[in-house]
Amino acid sequence: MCDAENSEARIVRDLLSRVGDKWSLLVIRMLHEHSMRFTELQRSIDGISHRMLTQTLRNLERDGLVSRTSYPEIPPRVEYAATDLGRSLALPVLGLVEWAAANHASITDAREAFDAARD
Amino acid sequence: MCDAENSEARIVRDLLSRVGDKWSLLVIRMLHEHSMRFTELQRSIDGISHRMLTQTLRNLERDGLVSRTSYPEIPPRVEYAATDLGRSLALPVLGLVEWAAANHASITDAREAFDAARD
DNA sequence: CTGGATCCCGAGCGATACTG
DNA sequence: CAGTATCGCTCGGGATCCAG
Repeated sequence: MCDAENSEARIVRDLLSRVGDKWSLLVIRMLHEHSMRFTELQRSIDGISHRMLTQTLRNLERDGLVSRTSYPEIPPRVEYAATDLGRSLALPVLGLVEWAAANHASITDAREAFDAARD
Repeated sequence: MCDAENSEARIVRDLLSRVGDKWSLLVIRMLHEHSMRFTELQRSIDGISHRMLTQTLRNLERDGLVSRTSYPEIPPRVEYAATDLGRSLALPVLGLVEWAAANHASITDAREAFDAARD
């Protein structure tokens, strides 16, 4: 208990290193709705490259947040879905998204005011 | 409204680019408790460098999440505190921290299982 | 004590080309 | 369609030195 602050800090750091990258939360967010195929995801997430989608999905799968189901057909078909763990993560994430939506303007204003004050 | 998904994606991206860096959430987390001085913060946040603390505080101040009060003394004394906006951000952040604390083990286990399966 | 400037390395990520 | 491999660039961020 002497280092409760410290362990919380580690938890935040760990969390960020897992899902704090550029795309993970967006994928979680998309798969929270319903399962999707690879190309479907790529079209849904604006700006993500082929390479990064693959990599992001691998990491999420590795962490048990996303499940991968491939069907041995020609052409190949692979479905990605959020696991229970992934869906449970989506809840607090949505909290952050709501905060961002609500306070987005405040931040922009503050930033402009701050920059304007730099004369 | 035709691109509601898209705008949400932008919001997530914006949020991440603001507070998704290595240290911002930790500083928010510390200042949520009570205001602190520069050196005090540096000691409290394990591993943060002088340079990054300065930079992180500047960005948070710029976005209106943290307030800076300097006292013209010798030696200089500067107090940093979370603004109302900063404190309101801390709430959903704490939700994420709780999730991380609760599911940290699940992720670690999933990761080990995944790696073990790669034979 | 607080804060800025400079140098530099490595991670992250995009582009591209190639496989089954 | 889904996934892998290589290259190269940008930039986050640590170390260090200087200043008020």
